[in-house]
Amino acid sequence: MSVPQNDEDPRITRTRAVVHRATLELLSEVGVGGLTMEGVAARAGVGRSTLYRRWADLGTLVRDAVRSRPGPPPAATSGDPIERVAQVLEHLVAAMADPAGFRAMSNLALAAETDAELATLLHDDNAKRRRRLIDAIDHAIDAGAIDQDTDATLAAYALAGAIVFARMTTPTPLTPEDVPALMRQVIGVEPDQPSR
Amino acid sequence: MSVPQNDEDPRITRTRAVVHRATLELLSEVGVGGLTMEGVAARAGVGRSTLYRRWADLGTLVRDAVRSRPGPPPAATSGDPIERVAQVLEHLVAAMADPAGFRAMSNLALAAETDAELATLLHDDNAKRRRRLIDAIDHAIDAGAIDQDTDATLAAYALAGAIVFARMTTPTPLTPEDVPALMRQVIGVEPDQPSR
DNA sequence: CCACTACGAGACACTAGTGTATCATAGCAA
DNA sequence: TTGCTATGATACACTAGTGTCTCGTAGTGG
Repeated sequence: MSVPQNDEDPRITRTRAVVHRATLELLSEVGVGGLTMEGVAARAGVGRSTLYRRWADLGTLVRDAVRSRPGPPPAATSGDPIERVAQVLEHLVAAMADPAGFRAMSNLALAAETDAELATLLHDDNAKRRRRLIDAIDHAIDAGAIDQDTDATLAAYALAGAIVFARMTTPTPLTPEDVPALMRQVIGVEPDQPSR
Repeated sequence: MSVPQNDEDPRITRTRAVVHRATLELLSEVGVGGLTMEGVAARAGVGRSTLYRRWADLGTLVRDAVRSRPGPPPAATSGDPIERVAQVLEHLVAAMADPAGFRAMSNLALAAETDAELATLLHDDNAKRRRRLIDAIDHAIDAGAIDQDTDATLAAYALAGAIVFARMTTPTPLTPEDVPALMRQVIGVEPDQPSR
């Protein structure tokens, strides 16, 4: 779809890359309201004129940077289905443990509140990431590993939500060690063994 | 603790009230990074000098405004325990349906990332609100209405988290109608009847 | 090697907000 | 009524960022 063209001037490619990177970094650090063209230019080590040349305003820049983020890795299709669920959740725990990860998520969710185009982008992206978890749960249902009556979507909201919610509202976010108990509470099973 | 003194000059009382209100409103609208002394003064209909006279900077002002928020209403202690859980969750669904509610929560969580004192305030406040849900779940456990092995804290994270997570990451937040299915998934039971 | 072009630097006028200071006034309490 | 005081308005010098512009230069591809 938006495959970078190989015949493109490498200066343009490089500029886009460093600017996208700087934008996402600053978004995590100073938030949507704190983001400035000047700040992005400085962080990217790029002239202000270059920024204005390619991006009309901050909204455009942020949307473009978000679009540039790599998608989630494809879900594994083999292995113990329960273990697969655990792995996705442990990945989320790790992402929330990183301040940049948590701040990026929160700031983007907030920015989406007032930018419909960004909202669409994020909802699509979030759906892709969420699908890994839902697929893993569906797989566990099909394999008979968890209750056939499980609502995979609601279970995914509850599992992922618990991790995000604890990070947002408490000083003690969930750890990888909490994942088995969480799974037991929400989907009635827990992995037999730690994942490593 | 911080009971307003009755012998206080009513002008001071009024100023504090309108400024706190304006601060919380703007926090929801423009976010932490977008908050300015000037903006708060204008919204509150108060002179800029008055603001600087009583609050040294934005951080102090925000913390003071957060402290002024009313705490959660005390939890009901009677009625069907399952129904009580449902009511708390429906209340959260309603709070998240209000853009100001969702934005306030997210913005404050983000502000807490870089303001340790505010973080303490919020964690205490969040703990109070969360306790209503945990207490309701504990009560249901004691009453034998749900599984004795239920982890009330994790279940509360999962239930509340699902609602917040859906609001944050999808265009289709959970509705009051989703609450029974959510409860069924996480704690294995659902209320017999809608709560009204 | 050379024309092309993306770039950085910097000037420019402008807006918004900061933090301090001064002063007249309106509201309060005795 | 009268003294006290919290307030609003307004001025000030300052900083940060905006959006547009021009120009010299360095990197690119033929």
